[in-house]
Amino acid sequence: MVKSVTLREAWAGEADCRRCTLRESVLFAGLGEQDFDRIHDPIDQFNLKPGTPLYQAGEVGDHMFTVRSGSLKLVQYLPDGSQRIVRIARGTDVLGLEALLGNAYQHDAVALAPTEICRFPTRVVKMLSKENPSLHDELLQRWQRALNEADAWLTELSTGSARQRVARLLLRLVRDRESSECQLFGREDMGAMLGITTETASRTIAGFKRESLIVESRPNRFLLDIPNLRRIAED
Amino acid sequence: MVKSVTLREAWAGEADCRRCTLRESVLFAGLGEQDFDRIHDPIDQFNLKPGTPLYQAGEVGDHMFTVRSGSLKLVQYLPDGSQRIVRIARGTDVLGLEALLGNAYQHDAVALAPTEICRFPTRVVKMLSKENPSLHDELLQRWQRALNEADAWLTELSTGSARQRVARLLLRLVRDRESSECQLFGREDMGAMLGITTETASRTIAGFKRESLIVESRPNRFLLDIPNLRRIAED
DNA sequence: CGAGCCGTTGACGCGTATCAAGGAATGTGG
DNA sequence: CCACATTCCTTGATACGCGTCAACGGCTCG
Repeated sequence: MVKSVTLREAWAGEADCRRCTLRESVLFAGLGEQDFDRIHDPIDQFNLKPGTPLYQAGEVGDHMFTVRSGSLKLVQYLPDGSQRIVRIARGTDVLGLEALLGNAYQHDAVALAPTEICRFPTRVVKMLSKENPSLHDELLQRWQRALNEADAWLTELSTGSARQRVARLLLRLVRDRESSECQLFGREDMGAMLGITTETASRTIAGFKRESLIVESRPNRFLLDIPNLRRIAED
Repeated sequence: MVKSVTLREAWAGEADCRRCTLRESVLFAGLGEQDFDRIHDPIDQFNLKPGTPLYQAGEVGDHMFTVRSGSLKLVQYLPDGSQRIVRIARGTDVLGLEALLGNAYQHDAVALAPTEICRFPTRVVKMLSKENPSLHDELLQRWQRALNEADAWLTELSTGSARQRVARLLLRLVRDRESSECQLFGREDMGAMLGITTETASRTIAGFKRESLIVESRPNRFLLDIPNLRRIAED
């Protein structure tokens, strides 16, 4: 299940890393040939089935992750046991930045769909970022992006009526996509993202279907009427 | 109103920087005497009256800030004009990290109480952090802390009934404090923090007063019945 | 003293939670 | 291959919490 590759292979694109975040992020760009052989820690690739945890809150890990495809939810729990999804990670996102600081993971990370993951040791990143300013800047940008996401999650997805929240979530799912088609989550997960109950999530989606604001193309895949959803989202 | 000090004065503690975050953060610890004279950008100190903005969303600033005393709200707006407070900055917090990356400020920052601020150019921080790994680590930790705050804000303050949210907010205000006394915000700001209306915030606080869960010691300062508030918060 | 702001309280209606049940889809064991 | 269990989505009935609209009193400030 787990496939290991060396950093050199990754750089060469042999491990299907050509479109990987690390590569796009100029992680390797500033490195010379001689650097690769100094790094023996392997990069692991593996797949997660829906529902499988990648890591759990409180674990002190020494690995970071990139999402190659699929999606995961980052979950936090309240003392009463109820859960809240605070972010979603999708293709090219980086997970586990906190491990870079020696901190425990802050959330449970659980696959929502079949998901491909790359795992690499924090020590590799620490090492490379010391010598490579552009990687370092990229890491800071990642942190900032996560922060922006967190703020937007609060402002857009936890404010207003259930209709507005669901509409905003749907629009968010197709942003930066060529197609207006998107895969939907289970109703329970939708509720945990939006701070509403499973039933309300279901009712709202069912309502959107009846109003033809969304059309089910394939099972649980929907085409969005973006202009009208946007109108609802902003009312 | 604005008082300027040199970095050397700041380091020496002449500018009342002895308890300042920058100092505690070992910002200056790794620097030698000769470094100081290379830095001519002044550090400015000034005060904000309640309601005064420190910066606004969208501005591309080249300054960062530390809060010496008082508090500010970080505000984001929805398309419909309603606002949501996504974080609060208090003593020793750092504001404007995003300026370090050349990004625009992500929020409006507005003083909630009389507030003392230190302002310094990002270029000083950039310069110092290059040569000073401990400052660099500290900056990363700051980012991570902001992220944790953002997540907690969502999980604790935007989930559950109005009673629970208000109770959690109150408890949060006295955490890491010796006393169980705290200054309260205007009802409108409380609402914007918790995702509830001004009236509901007012009613809930008034209710807590009647139940003696909080006691008004001075105008708008309250002593908290922490155990019982905690019970409400976790129900 | 009047104007304005803010906190409080009341009445009412709507939106969502809650409890409950039925149906579709998927997987399991005989 | 077909009962059966399980899970998830959907829908209904009901209750309640909160939003909304409105009014009033205390406070500060010009």
